[in-house]
Amino acid sequence: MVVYELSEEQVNKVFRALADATRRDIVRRTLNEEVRVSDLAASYDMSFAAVQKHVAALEAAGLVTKIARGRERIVRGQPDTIRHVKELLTAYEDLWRQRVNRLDAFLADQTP
Amino acid sequence: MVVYELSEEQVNKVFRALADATRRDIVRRTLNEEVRVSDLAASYDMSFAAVQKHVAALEAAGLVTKIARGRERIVRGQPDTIRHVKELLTAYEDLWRQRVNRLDAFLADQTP
DNA sequence: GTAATATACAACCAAATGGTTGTATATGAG
DNA sequence: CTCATATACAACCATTTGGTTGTATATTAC
Repeated sequence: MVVYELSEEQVNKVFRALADATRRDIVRRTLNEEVRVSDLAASYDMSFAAVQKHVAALEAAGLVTKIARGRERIVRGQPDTIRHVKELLTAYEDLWRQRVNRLDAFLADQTP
Repeated sequence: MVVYELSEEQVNKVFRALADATRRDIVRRTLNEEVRVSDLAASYDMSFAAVQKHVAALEAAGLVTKIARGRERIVRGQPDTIRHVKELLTAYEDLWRQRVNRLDAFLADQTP
């Protein structure tokens, strides 16, 4: 079902990018609507350049893309990357289920 | 379905903790089997203290817990925290779906 | 054409991160 | 009891991160 895997370094970038409340807010907003970089910059109590850096971090992680529209840049959230991360976490949950299943099998074997 | 929410600061810690290949490996191993801190330390090309710090970061994030067994510490992965993160990402995907639905509705309205 | 707007990017700085070594403490083995 | 093992934790250091300001460039408005 997974089309292409994310490299370890890409995974690092994605989680790193999500480890900041401002960047998570940017992801939420850009998934939900078309937003310009300056719309984002107006929303947070920091400089335009700081917001630009946050967007750049998200872009490097594949969580948003920017498209030019005249002098403006439209930032769009990338649901595919979110889905990739969820799939990765699902694989982790499966490891836990394996462990539980082995334990169940062991207990069943112990109590005939 | 969610019992209690993670605070923004907790979410930061969880994503931060997952943004490192060694820590992700520790999470996978501890979800799947019982592992001592020294088992982990033997696996990675870094000092015992460095691995200890990684485990501490994961513990602060709620991704693992440590229980004492004599002088040993058993590290266990916490699937609930993984599930919380997945739910959070699902909420993000829902924002995107809302956007798509609005777009569909608009297009349907435009073509009678 | 000129002025205003939107973005890009470099240089700088404080704080956080991720590693190290060294020392201390608690438990198990013999 | 003594020695080895398992862990904890402090102090230190280089690099990265997350912010700043300042300057440059491209596009739109008038």
